[in-house]
Amino acid sequence: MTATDDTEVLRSGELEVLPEIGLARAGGQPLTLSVREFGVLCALVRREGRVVSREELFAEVWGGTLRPEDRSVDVYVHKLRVKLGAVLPDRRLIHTHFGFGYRV
Amino acid sequence: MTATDDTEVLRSGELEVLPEIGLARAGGQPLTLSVREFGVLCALVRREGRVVSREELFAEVWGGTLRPEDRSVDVYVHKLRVKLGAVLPDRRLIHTHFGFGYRV
DNA sequence: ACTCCGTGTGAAACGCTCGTGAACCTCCCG
DNA sequence: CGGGAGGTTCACGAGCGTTTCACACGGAGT
Repeated sequence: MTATDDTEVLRSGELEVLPEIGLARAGGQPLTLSVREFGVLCALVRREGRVVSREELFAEVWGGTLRPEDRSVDVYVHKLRVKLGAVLPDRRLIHTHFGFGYRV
Repeated sequence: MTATDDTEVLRSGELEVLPEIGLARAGGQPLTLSVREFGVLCALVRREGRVVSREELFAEVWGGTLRPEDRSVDVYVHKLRVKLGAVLPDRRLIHTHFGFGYRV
């Protein structure tokens, strides 16, 4: 463990995200995430308890504006759910708000 | 958390509505509402303590004028009551004013 | 008590959003 | 140059939301 322990830690229930070093844990277990996956998770955990629109998620993780037919956000939420489900089964950590967006 | 956390919050008793991000809470618990359901709840909470006619609710949520035989508002008030009742049982948060409309 | 009319409630039909798997592309690294 | 990991796009199916209908319920006035 390094001496500089001032790394920002975001928490939401069983989720921990350390944005600066690119690490995320679920139930204490480290997750192996790609850059996009990590970005989406990070953006969601940062807004714990709030509904985040696809537009906002896309703007933060990808940058720019989301084209209407672009399903990238959905796809990466799905990839995240698969990886989270492998660690914490029978739990849906990312909630869908139909017509609005996602929430952790 | 981002610095811009100035999301408008409407409150009415145990109800919280955050119009900008499409989230509503009852007794602190987030509700999973559809677009219409959210619109109706939002319109009612905005007018807390007042009786709101179906025409006014329809105009705000659906847009346009309510046809005499249209029961959409009634149906969605019912759907809201079901979802609110699941979170806060034995409580009727949306009151009916016979011949006039609804009130929270 | 009867009747009218407004409201509560369940369900069918339909359209649209979202979930999901897979193909395709790109880039990086060996 | 070849292989693999990650990113992007596509297509199809499942599921949810919206609308509408039909009937049950209940309050108000006679």
